[in-house]
Amino acid sequence: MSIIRKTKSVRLILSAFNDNKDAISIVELINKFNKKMNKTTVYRVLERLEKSSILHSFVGKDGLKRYAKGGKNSNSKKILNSHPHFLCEDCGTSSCIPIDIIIPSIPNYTIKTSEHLLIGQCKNCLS
Amino acid sequence: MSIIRKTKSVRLILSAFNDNKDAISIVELINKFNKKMNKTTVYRVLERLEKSSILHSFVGKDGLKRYAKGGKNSNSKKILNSHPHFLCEDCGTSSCIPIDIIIPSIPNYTIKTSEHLLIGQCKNCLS
DNA sequence: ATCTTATTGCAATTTAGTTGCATTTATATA
DNA sequence: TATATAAATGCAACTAAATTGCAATAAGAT
Ligand SMILES: [Mn+2]
Ligand SMILES: [Mn+2]
Ligand SMILES: [Zn+2]
Ligand SMILES: [Zn+2]
Repeated sequence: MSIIRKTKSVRLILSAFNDNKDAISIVELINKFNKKMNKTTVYRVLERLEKSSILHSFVGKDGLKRYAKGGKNSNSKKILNSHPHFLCEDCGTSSCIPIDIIIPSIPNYTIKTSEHLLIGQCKNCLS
Repeated sequence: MSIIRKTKSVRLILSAFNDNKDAISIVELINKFNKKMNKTTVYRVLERLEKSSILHSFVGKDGLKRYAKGGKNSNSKKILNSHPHFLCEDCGTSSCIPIDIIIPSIPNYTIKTSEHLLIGQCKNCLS
């Protein structure tokens, strides 16, 4: 189940992530590859790469889905220690922040995953 | 600027939040009031109530915007200590979690706000 | 080389959210 | 209370992200 084939589309999309250490929104990828593949293919390739733990995703404050390199739970053990994502208000770029955020357990709730979005200015935009 | 009038629409929407301590998505509100007001009005009333710090909003993992009672920075002082939101995978309900999440400062980034989404099962769905 | 089925392209569709403009209505003030 | 004025609303058209169904293509196993 969920065998991933190394198609031309898969290779192209992976190359975009190798060139760029930041997170990339689906819309950016659709535009970037609008001559190379259909937008539906972009959605489906990203979906497969996420299932295969090659990429992980998060949703920005704008509601747009973004992807970045690596599986979601790199440091397995504690599921709750997921890393936050930074989103620059000025230039729109986003990136993974390699720290752990600890969530205390909350009575009456079972927490399986968490998403943390940090919003502000990146180094480039701090003029 | 941004005077808020107590219109019928405003009262109706506020009543929905008084009946329900959970967060409510815009889509739910549009459906709930589809006989009482236009969807555009729902968007605009919510926008005003948020600006007036009567409601605050966050975006779920599904990309849908949700609103809940109260202003964003109830406990002003530290902007970075914003409360997380819980989202139940099973029943879809979401709610404010009244705890503070502390974000350590990160070199090269200026963080102004943060969003924390906790995903799992709520008490009702833990059968 | 052939077969199987995962993957892709394409067009149509769904859905959330936005915009412009004419009309209505809350509320200040005379 | 009557009037003025600007806020708020309804409506229809629109934008943009994401999804779906299906026929055609291509990766990779045999
Ligand atoms: Mn990440
Ligand atoms: Mn809240
Ligand atoms: Zn920036
Ligand atoms: Zn639940």
